[in-house]
Amino acid sequence: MESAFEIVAEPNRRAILSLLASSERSVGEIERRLRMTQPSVSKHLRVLREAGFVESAVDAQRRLYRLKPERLEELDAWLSQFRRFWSEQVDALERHLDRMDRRTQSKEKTRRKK
Amino acid sequence: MESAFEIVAEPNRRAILSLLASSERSVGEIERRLRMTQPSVSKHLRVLREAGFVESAVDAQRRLYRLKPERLEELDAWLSQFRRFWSEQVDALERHLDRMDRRTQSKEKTRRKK
DNA sequence: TCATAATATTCCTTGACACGTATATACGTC
DNA sequence: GACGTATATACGTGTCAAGGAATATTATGA
Repeated sequence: MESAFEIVAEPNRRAILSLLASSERSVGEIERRLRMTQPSVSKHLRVLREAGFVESAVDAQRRLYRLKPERLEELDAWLSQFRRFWSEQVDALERHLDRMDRRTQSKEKTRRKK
Repeated sequence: MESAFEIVAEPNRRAILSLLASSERSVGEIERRLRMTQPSVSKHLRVLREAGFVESAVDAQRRLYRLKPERLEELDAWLSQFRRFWSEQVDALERHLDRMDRRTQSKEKTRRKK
C-alpha cells in the first residue's frame, strides 16, 4: 500500500480528505461528520498520515488533522498525461471564458459550469 | 470494484492506460511492451473495459484497445477540490509564464519546471 | 490520585483480488 | 478441415487490507 492511488482507493479515506479540504478537524469531528466508528477513523488517519496525505497537531487531548497536498499532487501529475483527451477542444474556450469571467465578475453573467 | 479509483489503484492497469494514452494497441503489443503475461493483460483489459476506461475493436484475430477518457475525467473532477492547494500561488504565475513561453518559443529561454 | 474524555492500537475474521497454469474459443491460412 | 496465432476464460491459491470489538494510552480536571 505504498502508491498514492491505493491510498485514495478507499472511499472513507477519500471522504476524510474531502472533509479536510475545507478545514482541519479533530478525530471526533471526522467521526461524527462521516458517521464512522472512532477506531476506523483513527486507522484511516494513520494510513493517511504515514502516507503523507495529512499531518496532525496535538491540541490538549485532541489531535487536529490537516491536509498535506503533495501526495494528491502526484495523482494530478499522473492524470496530466490524459488531460488532453478532455481538455483539447475545451481548453482554449475555457481559458477564454475564465478570463472573461474575471473581468466581468461584478456583472454576474451566470455562466455555470457543466 | 466500482469506483474509478479502485480501478486505477492497480499498477499494471495504470501502465496499460498510460500506454494507451499514446495510441491504441493490441493485447499482444501490451503484453510485450509491459512484460506481462497474456492472461494478466486480458484480465486487466476486461476490468478496464467493463469499467468504461477502454473500448475494443475487432481486427481479425486481434483486438485493438483504445482509451475512453470519461472515467479518468472523474478522477480529475474529484481532484479539483484540492487543486487550489498547489495552484493557488502558482496559478497566475504559471499562466503568465506559459503565455510568455508560447510567445518566445523560438528564443529558448530555458525555463524548466519544478 | 481518580475519573473521564479523546484517541490509538491490538486481535480476529472475512472477503476481495491479483497471479499462474491450464484450457477454451475465434480467426486466418494452407 | 488441420494447424498456428491471438485472445479470453476457469480454477486454485496466497496475500492483504478493512471492519468490529475490546483494550490500551494519553491528557485533563477535580
